[in-house]
This record gives sequence, structure tokens and C-alpha cells, in this order.
Amino acid sequence: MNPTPNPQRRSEKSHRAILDAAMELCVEHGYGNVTVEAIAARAGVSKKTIYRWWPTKGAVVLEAFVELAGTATRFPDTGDVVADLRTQMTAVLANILSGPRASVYAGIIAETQHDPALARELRAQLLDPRVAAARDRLRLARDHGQLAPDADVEMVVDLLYGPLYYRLLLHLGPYPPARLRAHVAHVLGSFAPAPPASAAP
Amino acid sequence: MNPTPNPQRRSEKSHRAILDAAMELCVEHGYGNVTVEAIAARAGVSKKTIYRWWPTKGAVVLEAFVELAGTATRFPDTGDVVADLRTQMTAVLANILSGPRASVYAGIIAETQHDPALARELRAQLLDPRVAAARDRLRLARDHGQLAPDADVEMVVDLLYGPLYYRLLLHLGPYPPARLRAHVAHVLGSFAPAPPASAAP
DNA sequence: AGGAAACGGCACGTGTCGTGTTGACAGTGC
DNA sequence: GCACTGTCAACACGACACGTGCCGTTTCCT
Repeated sequence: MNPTPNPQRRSEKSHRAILDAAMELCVEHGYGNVTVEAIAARAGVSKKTIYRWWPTKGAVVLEAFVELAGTATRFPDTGDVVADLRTQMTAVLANILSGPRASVYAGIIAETQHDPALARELRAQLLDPRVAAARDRLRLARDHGQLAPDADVEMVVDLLYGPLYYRLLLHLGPYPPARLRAHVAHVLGSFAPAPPASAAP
Repeated sequence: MNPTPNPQRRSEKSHRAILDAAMELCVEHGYGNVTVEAIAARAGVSKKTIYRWWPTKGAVVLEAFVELAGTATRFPDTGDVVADLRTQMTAVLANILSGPRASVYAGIIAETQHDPALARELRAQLLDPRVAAARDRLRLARDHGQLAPDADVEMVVDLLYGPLYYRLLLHLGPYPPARLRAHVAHVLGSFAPAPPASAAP
């Protein structure tokens, strides 16, 4: 079933051509209208070669996406949480959650709804590392007194990123940068440490 | 192309059987593993009959879902926004965003990523009315002084519902009821009117 | 009562999938 | 320098679901 081909003998040229062709075709025609045959044709590659290294079309496009997204979504640390989160989320919005690649990303997420293996890959390669990094950055801010000591970082991440995905996947319109600024400011402000001595339930 | 069949002559028996069969099969085998042929077979109906009244499988399942969801997602008005929102969102979570029907709903949303017509139907029949109702309820609360006068109700809705869809569609685990309570309380608390005379940017 | 129209049953052409087979080619080891 | 091993492109194939067309039958409005 799975002869596990030898990665050392893999043609890096074909590998690159396949990833490039997959991303190009998805941007041009939309994720759902791209077939494995079309990717193979554009890459000048046999369909068999694609199936040798990836289980499905979704896995191919996911790898192309991970590669693309991996570069521009790190969390800076200038000492100001609000500014740093705003910087990172602006980059995420610009590169992934809006523009021509947003619908491709949405297509991958759609595919994970009926492909558990792809869902695991999406989490393992894209989501989990970034969520962990976001939590780390928020914990750091909490330790430095920029967030309330009892702030639930998991809830913070949900509140920061949830609405972005919600609007993307439910076609509720884009998230303009100005709105993103207000969004980040409000969420983090709602977890600010109490200035003197008072608490609101 | 579209002879627009006469709704008055429609067989209500077949109509019901199709919707029931569609929902049953989706819950049993998962949205993605259900075919129009299977729905027709289970309903004791010709495939042609389904295609006469719906353009795609997604439209059939969406109608079944709208019918099911329409009953238990109204916004009560007891005077207490926090309690009312918690009540409504608990119902949404119990009936739609968790349990056996959650993955069916996720499957429909997935399909909208490459079916613009279905996306419009989803918004028109499910999302827009409920979002509008939520905004109305929040504006009422704002008028009654339970929310800050400058509270952005659109942002409130995004913060309330965004994380729920985010966790569903990205397979980040369910939203336990206790967490939902804390979530609603925090979000609405973050828009509470300032008690004496102070403002936090 | 009559006729139009929706109905169930069936068969068909299409497109995509994922696999199988073949012969050409490139890297490694003796 | 030569055989070996495994990847490569090319093509063919069966399986499956889609969406449509045609049939004779049944249902319901006028």
C-alpha cells in the first residue's frame, strides 16, 4: 500500500513545479475548480508523481500554503502587546485572510470538513504552532503586567482570531484594517489590569 | 432551462420525505458522504424530483437545516442582556454548533466556499436574520443603559459568535457550556457602561 | 371530467478520481 | 565503467457520482 518512496531520490524540480502550479491554479480558478490533473499538466508532471508524494489535492495545496504563510506571521516583541498583536494580525490579514489567497485558504478549510487527515495536517502545520506562539506572547505580556493576572489567554486568542475566520468563512465581508485596529485594542483592553482597586463582574 | 415548476402542485409528501432523508443520512454518514442518489433512494423518490426543486445537494440540506434551526434560536427579552444572550447562544450551541448536527452544518458552510449561490442562501435564510435579531437585542440593551452608549453592536456580535464558528470550523474542540457562560459574560462586560466617570482607551 | 403537470423508474453521457502498466532516465555501489 | 534500484512521464482503465432525457403513471387544479 505505502512503499514509502525514498525522499533522497525525490526530484526537487518536480516538487517545486507542483507546489507552484497548485498555488497558481488555485488563485486563478479557485480552489474548488482545480483538479489534480490540471496541477500535473501545469507542472509538466505525471498525475502518478503527485499521488506518490501526497494523498490528496488538499495536501498539495496545504503544503504550498504552509510554505507561503510560514514566512510572514511571526509575533514581534517590542514590549507593547497591543502594537505587536496588531502588527502580527495585520500581516495575517494581508497575506492569508484577505486578498486572492483568502478564498484558497477557505477552500482548504472547507476540505478539512470531510477529510480528517487533512484537518490534522492543517492543525499540526499551520494552526497549532501559531496559536501556541500567540499564547506565549500573551503570557509574556501578562507576566509583564500588561494584562490582568487572571487573564485567560485561551479566551484572548479565541476573541482575537475567531471573528476574522468567522467573517471569512461565512462571507460576511472583509475586515478593513481600521476595524482590525479597533478590534485588537478592544479585546486586549478588556483584559487590561485593573488600575486602582475595583472589579466588575 | 428553468420551467419554474408550479409550487401548488408540489407533492408535500415527497417534499417532507426528501428533507427528512437528507438530514438523517447526513447525521448518519456525514455530509460529504451523502449523495443525491442516496437521498432519493431513502426518500423513495426519483432523483429527477430532487433536481426539479433544488439546484444541488447543498440546497436540500440547507433547507432541512433552516427548518430545524428556525424553531429554537430566538432572542428572549427578560430585561437582562447577559442572561438573554446566554440563553440564546446556549440554544444555538446545543442545537447547531455542537452535537451530531454540528458537522452537518460545517459541511454546508464548507460547500458555500465553492458555491456562491448556496452562500447567498445561507446568508439570506440563516445568518442575516439572526445577526439582525442579535443586533436589535443589543441595541435595545444599549438604549436601556446596559451597554455603553458608544458600544459597536457589530463588533459585539462578531466577538460573541466569531469564536464559536472559529472553533467549530477549525476543529479546535467543542465549546463547553461553562466556557460559553464566561465568554458571554466577558464580552458583554467589556462593553458595560462606565460606572462613575472614567474612560479607558 | 378532463387535461396539464409532477411523479417514479430507468438509462445515458460526462468528468474526476485514484490505480495499474510501460519504458525511459538518473543516481548509487561494486 | 557498468549494472542496479527507484523515480520519472505517458497513457489506459474501472469506479463512482453527477445532472439530464425519456417513458408511462398518478395526482391535483380548473
